Amino acid sequence: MDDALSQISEAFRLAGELMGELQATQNGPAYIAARCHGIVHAYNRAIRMLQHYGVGDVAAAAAPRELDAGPRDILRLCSTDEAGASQFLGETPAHLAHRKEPFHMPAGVFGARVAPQHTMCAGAGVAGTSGGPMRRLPSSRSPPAVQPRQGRRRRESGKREMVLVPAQRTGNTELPPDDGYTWRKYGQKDILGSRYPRSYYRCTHKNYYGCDAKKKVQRLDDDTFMYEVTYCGDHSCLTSITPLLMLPTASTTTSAANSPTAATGSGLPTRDLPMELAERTHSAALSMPVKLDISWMPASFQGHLAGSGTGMGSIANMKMNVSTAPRDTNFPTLDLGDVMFNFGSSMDHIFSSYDRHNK
DNA sequence: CTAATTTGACCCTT
DNA sequence: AAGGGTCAAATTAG
Repeated sequence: MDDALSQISEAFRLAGELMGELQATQNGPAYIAARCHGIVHAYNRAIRMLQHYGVGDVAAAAAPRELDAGPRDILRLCSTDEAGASQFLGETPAHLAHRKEPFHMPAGVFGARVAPQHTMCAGAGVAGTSGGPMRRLPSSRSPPAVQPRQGRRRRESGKREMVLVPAQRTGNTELPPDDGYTWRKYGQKDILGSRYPRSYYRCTHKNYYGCDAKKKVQRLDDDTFMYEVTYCGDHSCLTSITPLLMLPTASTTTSAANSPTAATGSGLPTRDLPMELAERTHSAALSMPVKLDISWMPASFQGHLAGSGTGMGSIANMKMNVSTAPRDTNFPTLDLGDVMFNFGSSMDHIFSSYDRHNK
């Protein structure tokens, strides 16, 4: 349960970040949209986890697997205009020349638990999902095992995808933004001709779910605020948001009629759908009805919610607008925008209270 | 205790 | 042989 709440808290944190960026910068709509996706992804993960705990059906029944899009897919859909994407990234011709593969919208705009340690060595303490060790003294290492290791393979035949990711625009700008997944660093290497070392990450849940997703993070020499992130393999773990971005049933009706895959259930990713449909898909994904039990929240904040104009009671019925489904008048709804942008700081307080309450 | 990072060594590909 | 990718012991944080 804590992990789900943590995800919700993370979503609010990201929303807060976006708020700051909206005020401080003039980011393009593509960037803002991508950030919004990141926020939604966090919510979706929470939903997924809540489903796992059997807390209501939430959007379970409303989440068929026909339309399946990972974060990169989403961003690809957002960036059919390469020039626009480049502009959003502040990408220079040099960057474009640097690219080895077709450009995709940066998956990294989601902000990562990834903490490229080569950037952290001096600043320490902000790394990943755990504190991370301090640099070890050379003398502390015992002689390496001389046992030969066999069967090690490389050059996986899985798909590889390279994206350019801007460093975070707020907070520690030394870090590439979250991409929605949790990664565990398993290596770092100095690369010939590169000023910065390359970091290697694999999915945190590799051991639990056999998830083989990996990524390499390389800071660019000519633009230290850009990272080249190469993804290898797909997420198959629970934390993957891939299954979280599906059409709610109520919203699928229209899409299903148009989708060549919905009838067959072959699970064609949204990236293979027409842009218009894909947009509807993501719009629907953004419109998940969410019911949150806030009975544990401080009474004062419950009152705050109740007084927010949404008429919330002890149960926060946060129902994000579902355009294609009739609004349920039996319980009040809360617009996702309200949730994300009006309650950001307040939610921090709530969840910190919750944490204290449960310790 | 568990999980994460660091980092030198090992192994594979070119 | 060189360079890149991975392993795993050591270490640290929560």
